[in-house]
Amino acid sequence: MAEVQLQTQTRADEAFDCLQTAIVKGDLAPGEKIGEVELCSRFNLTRGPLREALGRLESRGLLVRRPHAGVKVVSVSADELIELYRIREVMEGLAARQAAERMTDEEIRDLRATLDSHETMIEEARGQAYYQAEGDYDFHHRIATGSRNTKLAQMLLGDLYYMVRMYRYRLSTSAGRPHMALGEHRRIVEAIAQRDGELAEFLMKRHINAARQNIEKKIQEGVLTI
Amino acid sequence: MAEVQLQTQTRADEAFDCLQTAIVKGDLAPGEKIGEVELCSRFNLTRGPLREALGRLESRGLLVRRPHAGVKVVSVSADELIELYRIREVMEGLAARQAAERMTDEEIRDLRATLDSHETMIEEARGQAYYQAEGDYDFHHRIATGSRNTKLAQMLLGDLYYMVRMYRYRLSTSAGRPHMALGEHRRIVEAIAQRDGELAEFLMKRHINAARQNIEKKIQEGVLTI
DNA sequence: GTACGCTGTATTGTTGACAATCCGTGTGTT
DNA sequence: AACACACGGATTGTCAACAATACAGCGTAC
Repeated sequence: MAEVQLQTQTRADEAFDCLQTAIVKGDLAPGEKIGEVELCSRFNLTRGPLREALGRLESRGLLVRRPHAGVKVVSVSADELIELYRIREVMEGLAARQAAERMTDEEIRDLRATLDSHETMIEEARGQAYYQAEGDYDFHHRIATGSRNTKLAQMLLGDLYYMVRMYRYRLSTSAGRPHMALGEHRRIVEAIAQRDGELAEFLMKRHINAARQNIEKKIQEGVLTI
Repeated sequence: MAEVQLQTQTRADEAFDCLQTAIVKGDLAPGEKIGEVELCSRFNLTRGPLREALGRLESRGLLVRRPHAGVKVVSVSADELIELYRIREVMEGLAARQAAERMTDEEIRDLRATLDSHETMIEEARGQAYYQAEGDYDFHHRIATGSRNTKLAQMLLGDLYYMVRMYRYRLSTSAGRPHMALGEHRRIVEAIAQRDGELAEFLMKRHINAARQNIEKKIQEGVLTI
């Protein structure tokens, strides 16, 4: 609830960020109808910038708007969540391949260091949740930007990840999954280090496939209800 | 310049459509800086709805905005155009595979009929440009929606195609390319009709790969300067 | 008893004026 | 002559009031 805010960006940007994180974190539940004036008082904004932010969020598919009828947070069904992973599979596969061709040696070093820090975190057994939520995101983030494909990174970071994280927040991680995921990450990085784009793509696709199957299993078990 | 307009949608939607088509058609040149008041008088709007539309367009990557410094149409470099086709390759490959699994028999019939009409258009030699510009778009549009993957269709139809069409408008089609593209389309449809998702994906990826190479060649020849 | 239509209220969409910020131009200095 | 700084104008960002529309509740007709 800090009143201090970066003055460099505009209020509309601020509203956009606030709403986006609120939706992703679940403070605004999926399917929830939200009034403009309520949001204004909640985030200390006026309706002008707010509406601009709402337009952007609608365009990104995080909420739906019906004329004169209000705006409500998008609710993604279980099937649609699975579909999201199918998209990630092909797009991040491409990102991994291009990253193998274009990442600098320095970036690869940083990537390895990131995985090392993740490993210690997991071994110390504190912060499994952190690893799953933020560490995994960090890894994929670096690959996306490392692809040097502006539009690809934009679509992954700006569209897909937010929708996935929106559900990952309420998704408890399976027992051995973080450790297994880390191993998969390591192999992907090694393929990138060897500049083997084809292998990196294959491994990344398999990695996301495994994550998808993990979620599918949970949904069938009824652990995750959407 | 028709004054009549659908009253069902809001002014912001109208502004969004107007600007989007203006950018795609080239009425607003890439890199061109545009003032808000000028746009208002040009499209008979006020600044409120206009700004909302600008926010949406920025979010989709069709224009960039610097705070207090104005907004200008995004200019995509030749390299970035190529990267767009790399993205299309994997995403439309996925779309073709899922379309093969999920399209109804009726949709497949319609798709075949569409290709037939394209064929007569090409043979009559009138409307090569039409085929390349709109017919091709029509084909890929149907595949995307036929995938039954909401987000995938949204990303293809809402993001990628507009950026591609923005440059296709000034791209003269190669001599024999439309006829060859039609043949590739036919083979993709047959794979879908046989419910062979793997093959459909492969053929679609190769199809877009060919289109990309066609553009790369033109850029190297200096025919297309971006 | 149910279905249809009407009206009131609350919410959204729009407008025009006001405030904050940046860019170009001009002048002064080195 | 070239650079730095400051000022004015123009443009963007923000605000609060006005108009238009949809939803809910009630009444009436069938």
